[in-house]
Amino acid sequence: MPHAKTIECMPNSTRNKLKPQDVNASASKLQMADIARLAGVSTATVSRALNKSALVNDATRERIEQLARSLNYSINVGAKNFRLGHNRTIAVVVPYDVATRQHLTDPFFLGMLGSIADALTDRGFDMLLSRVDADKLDTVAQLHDSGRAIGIILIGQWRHHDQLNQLAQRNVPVVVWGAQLPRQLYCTIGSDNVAGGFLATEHLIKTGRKCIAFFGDVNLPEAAQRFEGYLKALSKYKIKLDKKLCVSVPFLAESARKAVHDLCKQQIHFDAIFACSDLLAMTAISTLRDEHLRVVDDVAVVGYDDIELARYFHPPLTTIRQPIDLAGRALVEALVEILEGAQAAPRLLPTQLIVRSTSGM
Amino acid sequence: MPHAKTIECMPNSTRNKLKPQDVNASASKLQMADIARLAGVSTATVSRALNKSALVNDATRERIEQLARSLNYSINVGAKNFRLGHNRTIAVVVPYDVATRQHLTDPFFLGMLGSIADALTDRGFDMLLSRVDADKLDTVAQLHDSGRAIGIILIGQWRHHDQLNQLAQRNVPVVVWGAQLPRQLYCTIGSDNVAGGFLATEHLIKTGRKCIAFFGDVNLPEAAQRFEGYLKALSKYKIKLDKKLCVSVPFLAESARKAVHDLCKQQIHFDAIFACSDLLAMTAISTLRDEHLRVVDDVAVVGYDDIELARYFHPPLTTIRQPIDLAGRALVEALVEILEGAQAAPRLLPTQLIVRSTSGM
DNA sequence: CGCAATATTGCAATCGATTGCAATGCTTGT
DNA sequence: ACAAGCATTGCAATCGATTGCAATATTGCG
Repeated sequence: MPHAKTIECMPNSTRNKLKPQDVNASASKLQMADIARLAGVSTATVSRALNKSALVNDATRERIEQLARSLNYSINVGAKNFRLGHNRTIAVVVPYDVATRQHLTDPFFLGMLGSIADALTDRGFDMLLSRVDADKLDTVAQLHDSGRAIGIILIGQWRHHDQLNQLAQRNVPVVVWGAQLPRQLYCTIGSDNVAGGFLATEHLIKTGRKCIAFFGDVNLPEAAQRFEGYLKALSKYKIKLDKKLCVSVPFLAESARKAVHDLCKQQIHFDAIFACSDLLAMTAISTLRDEHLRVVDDVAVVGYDDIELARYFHPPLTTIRQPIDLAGRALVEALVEILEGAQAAPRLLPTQLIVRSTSGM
Repeated sequence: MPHAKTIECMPNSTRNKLKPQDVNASASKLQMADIARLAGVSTATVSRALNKSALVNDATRERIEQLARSLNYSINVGAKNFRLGHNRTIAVVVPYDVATRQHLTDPFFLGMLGSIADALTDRGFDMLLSRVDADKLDTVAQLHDSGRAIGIILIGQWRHHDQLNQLAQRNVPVVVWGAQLPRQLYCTIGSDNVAGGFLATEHLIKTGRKCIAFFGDVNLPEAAQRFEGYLKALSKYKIKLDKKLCVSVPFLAESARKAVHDLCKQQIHFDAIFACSDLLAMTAISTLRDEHLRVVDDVAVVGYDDIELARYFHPPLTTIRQPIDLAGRALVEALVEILEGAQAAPRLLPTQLIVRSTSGM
């Protein structure tokens, strides 16, 4: 009676093969059973052959491999993962602000993406890139709950500390690129923002600047910590904070332009700018020129990130380097630890002052 | 008698719940059967409820949804897709050169990634980002054959015209960002490189330049076509081509530096550069300064891409804009057409000369 | 109150691969 | 020539959800 069943199955599977998707109307997908039939063996043998099990005869394996290759057959990963309960997909999430519908443009973030992509590829993970509404971070959890991804890398914590804590409490394997914050339950990897802010500011002070403007969005933890470093440096060198010099600008090129114009219009004196990203710094420099202020002579500028273009800018940009290549690997390593059940400790990557020309010699 | 079976099922499902993955040793994943048991209904009902079928009682649906929400249960997408034969995953492939193990750094490519990510998100596709060895493009086909992705977007055709044709012949749904070539079986979306090259060169000629250097890797179709535009402009204005001015440089910042140095060292006279990317243009400008050549006065420069930083560069960069936001949408639209069985026509997106300062006023 | 029509729910097959166990064939020793 | 042992192969259950069909509950109407 297995025969009867087999006979039933054949037209049945044929029927099914025609309907699955009208999307791909032409040739419905090859499956293991097809290979098995053509090779005159069972699917079990095909499965073992293609998975290089020692249980199949070398000649058989060779024949099956040949056949599969010639028909461009690959094991259906969906079915395989389903059966095995496996999954090597990591979701990389870039929150976006639904209000501004802001696109992904900052070279640093984009570079981070590249770095993570490389690190994941090296470890044999698949990378699912997701943009999610920054206000609906719980959809991030769904990526995990639904088994779409086994772990999540979030680029930028923005203002969502609490939601991230909730994620961690729900045991969603997640690693965040961002700042270390008090009472944080999730794992962050980030550069040492306080040190970076301090380095930048101290450097400006040491080269004789007194009125140092700060450009950055202090609503974001990373920028806030850079600001903290800025304050630390001021206080160490006994320079009084001038709040009018601290401008909260989002990480958008245009906003730096506006910030510089505003300072000038209000005739606030400043002889240096510490900007929270190279993009902001470069934009600021460009705007300073429009305002007929000489970079270095009138105003020194230090950026943050050290994107590739920083060194080719004119004048070459003094900046704080974030080790972007390390970043991808560190994020992935931490996530793997978490996936293995360990508790990954937050990690601060070293920042480094790269002195070029925008801060004097 | 369903009772007896139910009782059997419980320890069974419990047993299963413990083994699937030691990776996530804590709480093995919730599944539909768990929800069903807790709600006192069958999995069929849970499935229908969570999929908003009209076949379930509103009260029941509400109860089940509540339960699922409170337990953070999401339908297992893998199993669902498997059963349904569905899949909304598009693979975005960025080939990399295994020799240089080159990272993803060019802002334009990165920007393209962002643009595609947005376009795919808008259409409800998942985006699988893959880096593959440029010499093993057939692994790209596997992404499709194995059902991992239903379609593929390839960024950059590099030197792989033939392999791409093979892909298309195998009926792999693929769209390529790149140049249109003769006898091409696959669909490309790209900017009008010939027109772009022509615009850039003509502009330089019209502003009085005679010795225009070309920087770009003519082994790549896109750059080759820009070069073609360059030649067209020269010939239109009866300027003789000087081969010494045509430098084949890969799309790497460092290579532009070297190219400029070389020209100077060989004392080849040039009064303009048309570079095949903004990154190259900016690097070239920076190097010109090192060589004590004045940008604009001695050498005018036109770039290609119009990345965001181009306008904030100093001097603001004259360049050819590639409509990057359009690009993502166009690629996705074309791929969708192909997936629906249509034959997507290659598409040339318009390029535009953006005159700023590096080419004189 | 009884029966038909309708609204809900459950049963069980199914998607494509993997794998424990049983079955078969072949080799070898005696 | 036969049994034991090993090498291959096949059978059939299984992963977690979906869905056609059957079964049951509810409602409406005469």
